[in-house]
Order: sequence, then structure tokens, then C-alpha cells
Amino acid sequence: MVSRPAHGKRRTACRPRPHPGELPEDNRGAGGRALRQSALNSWQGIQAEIRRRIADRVWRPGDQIPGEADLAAEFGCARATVNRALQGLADSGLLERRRKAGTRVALDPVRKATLEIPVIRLEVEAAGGEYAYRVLQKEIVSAPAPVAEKMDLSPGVDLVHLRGLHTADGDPFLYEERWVNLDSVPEFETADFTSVSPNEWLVRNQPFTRGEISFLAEAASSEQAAALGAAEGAALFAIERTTWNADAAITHVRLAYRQGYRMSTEI
Amino acid sequence: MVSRPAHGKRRTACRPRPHPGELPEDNRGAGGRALRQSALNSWQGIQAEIRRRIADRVWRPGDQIPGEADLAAEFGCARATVNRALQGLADSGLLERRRKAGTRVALDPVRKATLEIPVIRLEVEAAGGEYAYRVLQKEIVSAPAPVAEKMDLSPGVDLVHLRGLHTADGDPFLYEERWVNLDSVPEFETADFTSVSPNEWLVRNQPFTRGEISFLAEAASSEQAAALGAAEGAALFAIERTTWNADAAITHVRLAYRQGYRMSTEI
DNA sequence: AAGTGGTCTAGACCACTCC
DNA sequence: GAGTGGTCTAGACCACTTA
Repeated sequence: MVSRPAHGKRRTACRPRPHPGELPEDNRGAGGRALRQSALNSWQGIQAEIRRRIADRVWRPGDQIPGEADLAAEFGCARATVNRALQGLADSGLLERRRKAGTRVALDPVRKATLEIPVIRLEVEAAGGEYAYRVLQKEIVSAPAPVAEKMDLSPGVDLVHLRGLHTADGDPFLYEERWVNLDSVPEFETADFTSVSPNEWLVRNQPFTRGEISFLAEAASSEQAAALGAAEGAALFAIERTTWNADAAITHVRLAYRQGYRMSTEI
Repeated sequence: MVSRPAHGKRRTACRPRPHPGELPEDNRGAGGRALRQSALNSWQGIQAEIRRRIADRVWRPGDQIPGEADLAAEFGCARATVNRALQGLADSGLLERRRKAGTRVALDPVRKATLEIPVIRLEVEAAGGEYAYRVLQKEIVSAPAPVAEKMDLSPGVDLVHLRGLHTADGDPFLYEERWVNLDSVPEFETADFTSVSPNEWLVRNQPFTRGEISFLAEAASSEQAAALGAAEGAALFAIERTTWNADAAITHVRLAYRQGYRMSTEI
């Protein structure tokens, strides 16, 4: 074996942690519980401290905060670590950063809510239900003008038009109306949706590079009402989504959720 | 002055770009247009290339992709750069990463939609309208059970209950019903909402550390219908939001948008 | 036990923007 | 022109997880 200096575990040259014994205590002091990744010189710890200063109005909306170099010096860490912390806060709308102008606490913080829209089957199963999908109607149609417009297609192109119902333990969960561009996905015409929903089929078989998604409320049509077991005209939460693969439209779909459905997230 | 070697502009020790002359050409070749930040060895360029390989099914859903070290070698960049590129893709749900297990193309990519919810005034003004807010009703009430539950308060606490209407060029835009915890924000009781809406007042005067937000559809109540100029029972898109500052509830608000409103984003 | 991602550092150059 | 954030590098240690 190669002989090694006695201080076995060699620290990297550039990591002179200020006072080796202090971190655990500081950690506990930071709020009652010792978080593994929230040491004061970790990016998460710095982020938490910045959040605290904004919440405690040490830095007020509109204020310019110290530059990355200053903060790095204060926290005893590399500038890249401060950068990582501040970028996250800027992404979530709490800070506004501009070169030369510096970093400011946002005056009108844009609340960014990140909604996670899982594959429907997973959503149903996560809620403990047994998932199923049933085709209600399938036909090939000439693209109606409004649909063609949303898909950036010329009207009259042939599309598969599909209506279906997603259920949880047999109860209606989601009503789906979909149009699929056969020019982009010719295999879709003969796909079998007895075990896999069209949604899932497309996810697995047709990647996309771009999409638009809208959230809206709509009054249940008579067909939707019948399928979902709701009253006609009931207010339904709906999602409309269109996807393209390099400018070639793939599909346009409108999902109407069962009555009372809400989509939630934390901010 | 300290004497310096003659080769004036000193490159940092660790930046041996492979072949100095090739990058511009590679850049042009990457897709027709030379993007400033998309050189093949930038994290954005790497991200784009990974996206392309997934879209072109070079790497299929479920496949494990090469490790960061391998990719760094392939792209001729540092591992940190690859890490930055891959982390972004993991955040957007396209990749799944686990230590030791490596990085895989997501089988069921969770579609993450990031909604930006600006201060209402800014949203109206961005659409070219003139913004105004009008208080319809203001009272102090004992917290109703459902509201108290959502705010994590004991029922019976005193809250300010406020109904108001946001307008664009005089047209109804958004109906707001809000409860505010006077224990957390005593100044709210005497605040003046003739020039600043309660929403904006709170943003500027009361930071929060945690919040919940829900998106849903609701049928217009008679009061909402009257204020928004819609039919009673019309399907309205609504947002419900509750915010806390370190476990102290601040406000609970329900925003019902004018008929036909939709919230959109790109994915 | 070992492999892989997660994070950090010190230093450097660069791009953007304000003055 | 100069200040600030954006990005990159090479190297290192560490945490987590699976074999």
C-alpha cells in the first residue's frame, strides 16, 4: 500500500470551512430542527436565509440586495453557491435580477404556480381507484375550422375524432374529446385503446417538442353531462391541450373533469 | 509591479477548448441558425441536444442514458455543465434521476405546467385595459367553519370579510371574496382600498412564507352573476388561495373570473 | 461496496446593461 | 466604460441508493 500522511481523509484544497465545529450548532439554531442540506453555507441554507430576510422585511420590496460577491463573502462560500441560491429565488418570482443593475426584491412578485399534470391513469391510481378508459365514439372527420385553427392546420385535413371516458372504480372521472392528426401519427388510426388510453398511447409513441395548455371552466354539454353523471350546464373544470412535434400538429384534446374536481398546488 | 509572463491575456488554467476553430461551424450546423447561448458546450446547447435525442427516439422512454461523466467527455465540457443541463430536464419531468441508478428517460413524463399569476392590475393593464377595483361589501365576521378550516384557524376568530370587483375599462373582470386574519394583519382593518386593491395592499405590506392555491370551476352565484354580468349558474373559472406567514394564517381568497376567461401557458 | 448524481470551490471569461 | 450577473472549468467530497 502507498503510505499516506496520517491525517487520512484528505480535504480538497479549496474548502476552508471557517470553524469546523460550529456548523452543527448553527444548524440547530436555524429554526429548531437540524436539516441535513440546510447548512448555512449550502445553497439551500442561503436561500432560506434570503427568504427570511425578505419575510422579516430586512430587505423590502424594491430594495436592491448585496451583490453575489458580497453575499459570498458574508456567508463564507463561493459565488457560484450564492448564484445558485439567488437564481432559484428569481425563478420563483421573489427576486428580479438584471446584469449591472443588480438583484432586487420583486415589487410585484408574480406568483408562479407549478401544476403537475400526471398521466390520468396514475392520478386515478394515486387516489386509490381502479382506472379504466372507454371509447365512446371514434370517427374520421374533416378538421372543423376552430380545431384546425388551434392546431395550425388548414381546415379540411383528415383527423381522428375520438370521444372517451376515464373512470375510477367505474365512476366517471374525466370526459375526453380528442382530435389526432393522421399525417403526423398514421399508426394512431389502428391503435387499440382497450388496455391503453389514447393519452398514454401518444405519450409512449409520439414525442412532442412544443405544446400549449389552457385551464378553463365550461358548462357541461348534454353529452358530457350524461357521461359524467352531472346536470347539463354544470360547471366543469377543463384542460385544453395542443401539442406539436417540430411544427407538425399531433393532437388537440379537451379534458372535462368530473364535477367538483380541483387542481391544487403549493406556492 | 510584479513582473508577469509575456503572454498577456492569461487564460484560466482549466479551459482547453478542444479545437478553437470548430465551434462556430458546429454552431451553424446545429439547426440552421447560430444561437448565441446554444453552443454545443453550453448547458443550453447540451440540453437541446438531449431533447433532440429523446424526440428522435435515440433514447426511448425508460432507457438509461449515459452518466454525467460520459456525457461531459462526449461534449467536451465539465461535468457541472452536463449536470446543469440534465437537472433542468429532470425538473421539467422529461428525465428521472436517481443516485447510483443513473438517469433515465421518463416513462410517464409528468407534464408540469407553470402558471404565472400576476397581480391583477398588471394583468388588466397588460391587456391594454384601465384597471379599477371597487369594494362591494366590507364587514367583520366570526370565521365561518369552512373558512376557518381552510385557514387552520379555530372557528369564531374575527376576520375581515370583503367582497369586491376588479374591472377592466369599467367591464367586470374578476369577482373577489376575501377573508383576512386581523390577528396577523391588524392594519388591514383601516386600510384604504380606493387606489390599491386588497390584493396589492397585502402583497406590499404582508409577506408570506407558505401558500396553497387551487384552480376550479364554479357555478356563478346570483351575486357573482350580477357583479360579473353573467347568467346565474354560468361556469366560471376560479382560483382559491390561502397564505400563511410562519403558520399564522393571513388571508383566504376566492377569485372568480369573468365568463370565458382561461389561463394559458406553454409546455 | 461501489457507482452515480448532488454540491461546493476558486478562479476566470463573458454578456448584458446602465451610466 | 464599468459593474453585475451568467456561465464554465477542473477537481474534490459527499449522500444516496442499488447491487
